[in-house]
Amino acid sequence: MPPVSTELRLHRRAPIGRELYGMLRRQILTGVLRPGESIPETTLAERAGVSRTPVREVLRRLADEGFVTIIPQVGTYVAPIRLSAVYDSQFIRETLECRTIRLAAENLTEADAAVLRANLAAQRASLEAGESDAFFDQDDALHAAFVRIAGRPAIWEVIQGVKAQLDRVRYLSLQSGDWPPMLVEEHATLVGHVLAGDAGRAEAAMRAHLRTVFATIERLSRVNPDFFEKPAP
Amino acid sequence: MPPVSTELRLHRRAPIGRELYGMLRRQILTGVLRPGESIPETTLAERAGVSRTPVREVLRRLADEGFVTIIPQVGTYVAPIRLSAVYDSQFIRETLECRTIRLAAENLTEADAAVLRANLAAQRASLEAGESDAFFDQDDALHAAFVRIAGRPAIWEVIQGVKAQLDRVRYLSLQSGDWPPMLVEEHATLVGHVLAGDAGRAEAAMRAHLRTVFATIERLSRVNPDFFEKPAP
DNA sequence: TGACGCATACTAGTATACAAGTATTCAAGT
DNA sequence: ACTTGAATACTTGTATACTAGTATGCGTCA
Repeated sequence: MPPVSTELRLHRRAPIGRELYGMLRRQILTGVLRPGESIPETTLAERAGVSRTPVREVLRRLADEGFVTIIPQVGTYVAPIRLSAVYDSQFIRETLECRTIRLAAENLTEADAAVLRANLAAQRASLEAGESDAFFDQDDALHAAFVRIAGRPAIWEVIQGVKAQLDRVRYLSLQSGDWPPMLVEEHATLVGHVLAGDAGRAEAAMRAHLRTVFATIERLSRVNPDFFEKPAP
Repeated sequence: MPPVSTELRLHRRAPIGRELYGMLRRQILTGVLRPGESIPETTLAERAGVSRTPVREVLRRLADEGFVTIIPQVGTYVAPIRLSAVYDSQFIRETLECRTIRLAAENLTEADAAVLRANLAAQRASLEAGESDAFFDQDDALHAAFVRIAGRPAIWEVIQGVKAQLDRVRYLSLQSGDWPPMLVEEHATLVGHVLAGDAGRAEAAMRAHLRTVFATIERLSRVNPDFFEKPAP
């Protein structure tokens, strides 16, 4: 019989090798593991000090998310960045976030406003200190905040899953260029419109903001061709 | 070394117990497996004549999709329909499909038009013959066609993944009510606006069409309370 | 009669062993 | 020099054995 939902799930036991999942995902995201690189189950298993079984489950999930490619009886490889997937991710993210920021501008409360201002301040601090990793997280947190304020917190999970490929590009960008200052200004614009309750301008600014990736994709795919999938013959 | 992409992937071997995945997914979707029902790995394994290993991978994926709930050391159960997940799915689907049908209306070619008309005819035939399963598939096919015509074929995969919870409600509806005739008319309206190239009306009609589920959700959650998650205390 | 404690059965998590397929290497033959 | 073939190493797929935690049932005790 399924457990009653009145339980207070007190430490219902640690999940599993969830750490391994996070580690691999991050290493692929940041480019530590490069596309095309071979990552055999056995190697990962002994490196993590566990057996192949949990490693397999992690790899299956990463394969579902498009981070790795599993070829039966051949091997497991870090998946290349597929430009078509990047464009599709951008489309979905833009569609969803343009609608949610509109709702956010209409549903804003005073507490929400404080959160947005605090996030913006934190971004400026990270930028000042040159902590790009922290900035990366704060960027995500701001976008997540908009979705939450819109009253659809669960949507952020979907967006995060979809923008996986986008994040790989984003990391390449952070390493090779210095556009964070521009991003902070755009974030400030977004927050400003939301605080003003101007849904129309907030949506327009979000659309423009999310489309800045287009400018970098083309350049990055030339600078790091080995990170991207070879175009069809 | 990763294989070259010039290969013609001649029957690169059957995937695996992918059949089991489809079977379980369908049985949960159609209500053959009822929410709360216990589905131990061992039972599924011996029923399918395989070992626990592939069964586990299937269950992990179903858990990621929200179809089953795995409680460590306790059991695996068919997940209840979460109303909040249904509403979130509806929001995402509406947001994406309203934008794509707008694009479809603008990008329509003559070949696309023929596909839409043929699908509509097939729906009417299925309705006449009372084949609700075929109608179910044709419904999906029409929506997929809009997405494809919009030039974003891959988006349909995401929509399908998101609307998993919606489909469970949809199946309950098909069994307990007779609203297919109304749906066919709505589909005809959608197709009509797209054929006319009227993006505005097509989007409005799509929004109204997708929101028809709201009318049934409330009723269904009362008629089949055992299919839905108990609200928080 | 009720509550408590313990033994038992059952579950998923993990590790390991085995099977099946692929890529690579190298040697033999043309 | 090149092709071809088989042997070998290596990979993932699958099955099985074992571990650890949970729920259940029964017996005991107050």
